[in-house]
Amino acid sequence: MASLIRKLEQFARLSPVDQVLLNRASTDRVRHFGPRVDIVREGEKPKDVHLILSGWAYRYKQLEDGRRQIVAFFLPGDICDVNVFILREMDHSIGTVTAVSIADLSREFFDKVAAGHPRIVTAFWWETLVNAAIQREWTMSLGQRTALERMAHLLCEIWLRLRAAGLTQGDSCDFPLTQGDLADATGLSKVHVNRTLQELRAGGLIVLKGKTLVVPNLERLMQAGLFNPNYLHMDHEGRQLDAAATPTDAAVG
Amino acid sequence: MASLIRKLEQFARLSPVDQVLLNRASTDRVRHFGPRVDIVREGEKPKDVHLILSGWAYRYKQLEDGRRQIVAFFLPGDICDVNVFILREMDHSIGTVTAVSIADLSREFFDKVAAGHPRIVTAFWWETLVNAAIQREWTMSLGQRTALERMAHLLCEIWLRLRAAGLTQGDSCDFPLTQGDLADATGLSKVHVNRTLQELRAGGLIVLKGKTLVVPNLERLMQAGLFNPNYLHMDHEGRQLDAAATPTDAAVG
DNA sequence: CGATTTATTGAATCGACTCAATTGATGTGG
DNA sequence: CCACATCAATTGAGTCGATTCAATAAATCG
Repeated sequence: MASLIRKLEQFARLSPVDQVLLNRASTDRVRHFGPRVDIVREGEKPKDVHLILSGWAYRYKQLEDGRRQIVAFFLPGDICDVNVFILREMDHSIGTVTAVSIADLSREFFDKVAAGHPRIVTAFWWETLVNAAIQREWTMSLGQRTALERMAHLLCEIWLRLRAAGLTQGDSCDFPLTQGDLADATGLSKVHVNRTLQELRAGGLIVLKGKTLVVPNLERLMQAGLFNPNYLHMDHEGRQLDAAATPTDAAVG
Repeated sequence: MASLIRKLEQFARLSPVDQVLLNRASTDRVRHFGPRVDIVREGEKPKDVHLILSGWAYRYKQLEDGRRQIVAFFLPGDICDVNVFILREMDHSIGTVTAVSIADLSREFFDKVAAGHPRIVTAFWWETLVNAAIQREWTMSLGQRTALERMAHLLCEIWLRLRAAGLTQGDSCDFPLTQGDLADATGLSKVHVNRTLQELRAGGLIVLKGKTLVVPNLERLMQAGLFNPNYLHMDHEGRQLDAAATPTDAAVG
C-alpha cells in the first residue's frame, strides 16, 4: 500500500518488481477491526506479521493487577514486527484506537523477500532499527524527562511520523488518542496528563480539541520536549544534517 | 566465540559450517577496552557491528543538560545491533562498565550470512526480536513499576541473561554495576537506589556486596519484580535438540 | 435524549527527589 | 606500605512533582 512503500522508499530504492510484490502482499489478506479492540493478545502464537493499512493502534503490556503500559503506537504504513512468527508466543498485545485495516504478511512472503528482494530486506532492517530506536527513546523519556517534556516529546514523535506518512494537513492532524491513552503511554496519571496538556496549551505549543491536534510551531514544541529527531533516522540519501533546525516544510517523502 | 554460539544455538541449530563462520568472525578483528570508556559515541557513523566477547557494557543516551539514561546492558555473547551500519549515524552511545573485549563484525560478514547461512539469519532475527522485547519491558518498568519492583525486575533480567550465558555460579554472580549505574538504568536517583537495595536486602531477596550479587531465591525476587520471563523467549523448540551440551562453565572469553 | 465515556478541577497525600554530610572502599604515587 | 585522594555507599531532613480520591462539566454515542 501507498504509505508503506512511501516509507520504505525513504530509505531504499525499490524496483518496480519489489513494489509489485509489496502491493500484492498488502492487498492479499486484509482484515478490518473496530475501534478499541484487540488485534493480537499476549500469549498467542504469532502467525503473521501485520501491516497497518489505515487507522491507529498500539502495542501494550499489562500487569496482573491491571497496570497497563502502552509501549508503542502504530500508524498507517507501520509493520508490527518483521519476522515475529519465529517466536513461540507474543509477549504483549496489540489493540486498536480507531477502526483499523491491516494486511497479514505471511512467513512465505518474508521467505520470498529474503530470497530475491535485497532492497526490501534492507528496507525492513531499517524499519526494524528505527522501531528499536523509538523504543529506546521512550525509555529515555520515561526515565529522564519530566511530565511536560515527556508529553511534548511524544507529540513531536507522533507528529513527525504522521507527517512522514503524509497524514498531516498543514499544521494540524487527526488525533484520536484519549488522555487515558496518553497516560498509559507516558506513565503518568490521567489527571496529570490533563494538567500537562493544559500547560502545553497555555504555552501556545499545541491546540488539542475534539480529535484534532494543531502544532502551530513545531520548533518550539521540540524544544519543550528536548526532542532530537535523529533517532527517527529520517535523514538518509540527500537529506542534510540537523533536521531539527529545518522547519516544517522539509517534509519527508 | 563460545557464548554467542551457545546463545544462538538456543534458538536455531547451527551447522558446523555456520559455526566455523561465526568463530572466524569473532576472532578476526578483536579490540580491547578499559573500564568506564566509550566504545561508540552518538553521532558517529556506525561502521561495524560489535559482538561482546567479555565484560559488561551499556547503551545510553544523554540529554544536553547531562541527564543520562542507560537503555540496555550488554553481557558477553550479546551483539550490539545486527545491521546497524545501514543507518547514517548512531543515535546513542555505548560505554563499558568493566574491561571489555569486542569483535567487530563487518558488513561483508552479514552479506555472507544473508547469502548462504539461513540458520544464522534466523538466529540473528531472534536476537533482534528478543532485544526489542527487552526494551519494551524496560518501558513497562519505567512507566508502571514502583522503585522496588523496577529494581527487582532489572536484577532478574540480568540474572537470567547471565545464567543463559553460563556466567552465574550457583546462586551468585559477578556484578560490576555501581548504584549510580542502576540509578541511570532505572530512572531513579542514586539515593533512592541505595534505599531500594536496602529494602531488597532486608527482605532477604538479594545479597549485594563488593561486586558480587547473590540471589538466594530467584522465585521470590521474580515475584517482587512482577517478573514474567516470557519476554526473553528462552523457551523455544531448538533447545530440546542438543541435550548433549549441558550448561556448565563454558568459557566465555 | 438519557447513558456513558472523556475531560476538568480541587484538595490532600505520598513516593521519590534534592541537598548535605558522613562513612566506607578503592586506588595511586611517593 | 602508608597517606592522600577519589569514588562509591549510606544516612537524615526537607521538599516537590505527581498521585489518589472525589466531584463536576462536557463530549460522544446508541
